[in-house]
Amino acid sequence: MRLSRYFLPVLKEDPKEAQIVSHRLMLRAGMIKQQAAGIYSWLPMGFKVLRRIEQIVHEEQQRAGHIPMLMPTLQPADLWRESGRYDDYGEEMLRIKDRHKRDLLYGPTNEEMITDIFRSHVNSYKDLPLTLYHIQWKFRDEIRPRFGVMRGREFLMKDGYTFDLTKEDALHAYNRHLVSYLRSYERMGLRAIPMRADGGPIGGDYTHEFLVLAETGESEVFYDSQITDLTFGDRKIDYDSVDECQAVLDEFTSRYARTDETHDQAIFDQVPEERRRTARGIEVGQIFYFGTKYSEPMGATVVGPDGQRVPVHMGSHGIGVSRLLGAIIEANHDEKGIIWPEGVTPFHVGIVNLKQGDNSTDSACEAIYAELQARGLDPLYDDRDERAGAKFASMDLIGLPWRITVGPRGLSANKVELTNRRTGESEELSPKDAIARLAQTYQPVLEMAAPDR
RNA sequence: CGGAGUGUAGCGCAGUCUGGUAGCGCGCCUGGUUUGGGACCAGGAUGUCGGGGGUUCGAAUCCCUCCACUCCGACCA
Repeated sequence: MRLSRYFLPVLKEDPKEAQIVSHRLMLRAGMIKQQAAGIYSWLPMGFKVLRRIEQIVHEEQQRAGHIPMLMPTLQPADLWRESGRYDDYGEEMLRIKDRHKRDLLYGPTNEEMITDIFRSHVNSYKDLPLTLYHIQWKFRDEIRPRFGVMRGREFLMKDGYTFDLTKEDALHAYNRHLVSYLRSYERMGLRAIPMRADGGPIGGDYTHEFLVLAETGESEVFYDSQITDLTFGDRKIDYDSVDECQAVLDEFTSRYARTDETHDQAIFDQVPEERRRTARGIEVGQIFYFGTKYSEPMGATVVGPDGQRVPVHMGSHGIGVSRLLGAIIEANHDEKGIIWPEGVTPFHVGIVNLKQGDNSTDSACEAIYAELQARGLDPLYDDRDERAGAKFASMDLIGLPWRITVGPRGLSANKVELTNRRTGESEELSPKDAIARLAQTYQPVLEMAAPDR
C-alpha cells in the first residue's frame, strides 16, 4: 500500500477521552473512531489488524478440527425464554421489538441458538463429536463501557460450541480448545495464561480464563512465576489424541494461577515465596464445560448406542477478537507508539523515502516495494511529500515491526537502513539483502498461515 | 444507577465567575525558502459556542430543560 493513497488519519495530539495507552494509541494511529459509548468504527488500519487476528483464530480453530459457520446478530427472544436466560441475563441484554412487536435481542452470546441448530439436525451419537464456531459481533449493554475496544458494548468475538456424548469426550474437547487457544495467542505475540475461573452467567464447573499480564488489566491475578516460563512453541499436536491434549492442559495448569474471583490465599501460600506474583491481567478468552445445562431444558438429545435418547454434553469457548487489539497494544508499545508483533502487524514493513521526488530514491523505493510484494510480503510505502522526521514519527506511532529507510546518502553506496521497531537497532544493507532478511524473518509467520492438516 | 466532570473550528484548549464584534496552538489550503527524527516565513479558509426554551436592547457567558461524552464505584469476552 502506498501511504499517499491510503486512509490513515493519524493524530498528533492525544484525544482527551482516551485514558489508557491502547485506546490512546488506537485513536492516534487512526485505527478506530468512536461513534457512541462503547461503539467504534474500524478505520482501514484497525480493520486490517482485526482481520489478521480473526484470520489467526480461524486458522487455529480449523487446525483443531472445529467447523466455521455464522449465526445472526439478532435472535428471537423465545429461544432465550426456553433456556430461562431471557429474564436472567438482565439489563446487559439489548432487547428490541420489530414492527410486528415481536421480541428480539442483539445476541450477547449464542448458546441457545447453537443448541437450537443442533437439536434440529442431529439425532444420533454417530454424528458426535461436533464442534461448531463462528466469529460474530456481539452486543452487551455494559453499564459503563471504557478503555476503547477493551470494554466496548459492541465487540467481535469468536465463540465455539462443543457437543459430545459423554462428559469424558466433552472434557477432551475442552482440552483441545485450551491447546488451540495457547497456539492462537502465541501467534499473536501474546503470552496468555490459563487461570482457573468463575462460571459467571454462562455457568459451568470446568472453566479457565486466559489472561494477558498488563498493568492496565481489569483483573487482579495471582500466579506462580514458573507459569510464565512455559511456551507452546512450534510443537506438533495431534488434536485427536486425548493424552496429548490432556498433557498440555496438565502442563499449563499445574502451577498456581488464579484471578481474584477464585484466588485462595491458603493454596497460594504453598508456592515458594520468591515465585509468588501478584499482577493485573486482561481477559482475552474463556473456556467452559457446562454439561447438560442447555441441552436438557432445550431438548438437545441424541440416541446413544443403547437406543436411549440422552442430552448431549456441551461446552462453549470464547476469544475476544476485538478486545485482543487492545490487549496486544497494552503488552507491546513504548513512548513513541505501538510495536506490533510480526504475527498480527497490519503491514509487514514500512518503506520510508527520505527524499520524495528524487529520481534515484523514488525508483529505489518502488523497486523495493515491488520486490517485497513479489515475495508475498505486505509493505507500506510512505511516499508522502513529508520531511524525514514526520515520516519517522508516523512509522513509530503505527508500529510496523520493521522499517526500510531509503535516502540518497545511503543509496550512493547501494545501502538502505533496516530498522527494528522494538529494539531500535539499525543495519546498513543493500536493498537486496534487506529484502532477503525480511523474507527470512517473516517466513515462519507466513508458514503458520498454511494449514498443516 | 450513585458520585464527579466536560461539551467553543478537524484535534487539543482559552474565553463563561463580572453579558457587549468568538480567540490561541496544531492540522488544512496557497506561495516561497527548506529537507536523515513531527521545519521556517508570508498569506488564507473553517464555528447552528451540544439541542430546545427563557431573561435581556444584547447571551458562548445568566436561568430552566433535554441530550451526548468522560472519569470513580458496583457488573463483564
